[in-house]
Amino acid sequence: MYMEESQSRDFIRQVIDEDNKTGKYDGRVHTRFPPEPNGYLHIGSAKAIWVNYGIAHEYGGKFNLRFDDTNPIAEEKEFIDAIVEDVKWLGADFEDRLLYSSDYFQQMYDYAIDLIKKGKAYVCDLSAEEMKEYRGDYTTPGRNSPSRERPVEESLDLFVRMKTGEFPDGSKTLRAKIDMAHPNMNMRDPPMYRILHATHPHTGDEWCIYPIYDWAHGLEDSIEGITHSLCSIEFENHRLLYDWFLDELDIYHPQQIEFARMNVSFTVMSKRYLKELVEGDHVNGWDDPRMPTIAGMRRRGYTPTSIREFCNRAGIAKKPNTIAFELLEACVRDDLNKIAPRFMGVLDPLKVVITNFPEGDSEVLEAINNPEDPDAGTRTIPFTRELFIERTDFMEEPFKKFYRLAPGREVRFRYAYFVTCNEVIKDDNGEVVELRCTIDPATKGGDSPDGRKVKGTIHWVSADHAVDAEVMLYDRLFTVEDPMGHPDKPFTEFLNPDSLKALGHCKVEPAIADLPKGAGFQFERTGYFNIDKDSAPDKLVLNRTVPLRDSWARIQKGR
RNA sequence: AGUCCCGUGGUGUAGCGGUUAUCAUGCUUGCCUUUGGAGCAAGCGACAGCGGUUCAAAUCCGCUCGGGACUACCA
Repeated sequence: MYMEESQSRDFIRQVIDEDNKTGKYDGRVHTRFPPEPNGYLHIGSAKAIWVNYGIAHEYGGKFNLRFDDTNPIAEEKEFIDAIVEDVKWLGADFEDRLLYSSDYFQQMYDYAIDLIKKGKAYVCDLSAEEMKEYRGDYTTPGRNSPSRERPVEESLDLFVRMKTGEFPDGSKTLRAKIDMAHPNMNMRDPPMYRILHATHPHTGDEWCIYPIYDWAHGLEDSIEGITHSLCSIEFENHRLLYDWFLDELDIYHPQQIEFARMNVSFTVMSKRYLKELVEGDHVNGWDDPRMPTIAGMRRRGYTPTSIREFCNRAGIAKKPNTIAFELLEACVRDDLNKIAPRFMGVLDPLKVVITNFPEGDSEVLEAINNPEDPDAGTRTIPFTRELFIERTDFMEEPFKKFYRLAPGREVRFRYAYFVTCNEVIKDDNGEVVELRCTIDPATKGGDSPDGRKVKGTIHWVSADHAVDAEVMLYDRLFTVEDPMGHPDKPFTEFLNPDSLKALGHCKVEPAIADLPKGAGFQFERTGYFNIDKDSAPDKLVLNRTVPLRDSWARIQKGR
């Protein structure tokens, strides 16, 4: 099955096209995403998921989710559950193929026995430290282990006893017998099994020897019938070993293809550093909305569509890359613009009294829910004598390009009336505390029958009806594009002190209170928001996903 | 230092011997507008360098320079 040939093809798709042409895998395409359950997935993982799933889906193939759970020391059930949730949420459909490497432990063990019998693997008595020393380095060849010429029968016996738990952790390993002088360090008799008396999150205490990645990974791919094993570039040097094991075993041989992992500017992308942020209390957990984790982005209000689109636009190549954070923002805005219902919300309220509107009266106005989507319909919003507008929408002494409210000036209150500011009331400190305004009753709905134009339109809420909300404003987590690019300083030094700003007394349309947790919407003229998971009916908490594209900020800057 | 990989606008990407060098993002300007949103239009901005092959090179070859990965019983 071929996709539109006109579409540009990344190098991986080109390889698959070629394989399909030659019939290498009988036209099958089967990929996998193999996370280790030792942390939460991040946007970089999302890229890997989307490349693997996207390709399988495109070619009418299959996609497996497989936990690469070969190291019980680092892995936890919490992470397994979180990863499954994230992958599903992203929309990468693995059907019934939620798999575990640990389910193949017996088969891998049998393969290891095979290899020992073939004289291609041996049990080694060297300690970790000794092994390192024997390995040599980039320029000097390694030395053979004293165990290297151990008879096959002896290795076989020792390996079985390793499995039955006879030996303490670290006392022995099973190693492939390749070449201690190989220029590729991975080929210098790499260990295949280590002894680890640890409880495994999936297999419990069944095993006390665990396979090492290089040995396990190709086997997992082979067992599952994977065709194209897509991984990141740091495994390039491991491909030789991947191929070696499969060839020596003479079993089904998938093809490993490497592509560059994705970085995003103004954040960090490795599980290790994300863990440091969580454990060092620099953020409030793995799902902190400032985190580049999928859980964090979901909580912040990013949609699966926007993340997928981001991955698509980022592309696939082998060059180290850093994608602009702005692209991520552009992608969410694109999606949310189409689907997010509009509301009005005032972040920094300034009271407005409409002096020609009767006290105690209220009126119902109609507003469009989403100008991009006619099917979204309309809603009603209450208008009363006392309103709140955004403090930044009023200026006592406006400069030339300020189109909003000012003394004596008329603007439109969205979906309501043309409103003129007649009087500015200040407190003892000279701070503006209230505006006295009048409406033109003929402009109800926002249009003037006489064709009179008004420069600005501002949002507002009825003071009597508005609901209080706490609004979380997020900014980039770091102040520099590449927090890791400064080897002399820890990346935490570049944490942005203003990455979270909580606004306490925002006034929002009452309808917001009825929205379910996680629901995303737009506050007109302000940005996209959603209902936080910690929100409650009597204490609304909103997250700002991303501000609207702000050409106003540029005008202000150019003043 | 050795092995392997990679260099196209600020960023990311297309290109597969002949193109005004693609698209997106970004930035600039204009139009439009009941969101200073969205939309529309125009513009800015790149083949790392040097040699070679060829009628013709971003594309093929060589060298130089630059970037990345690798010395875990992690993945």
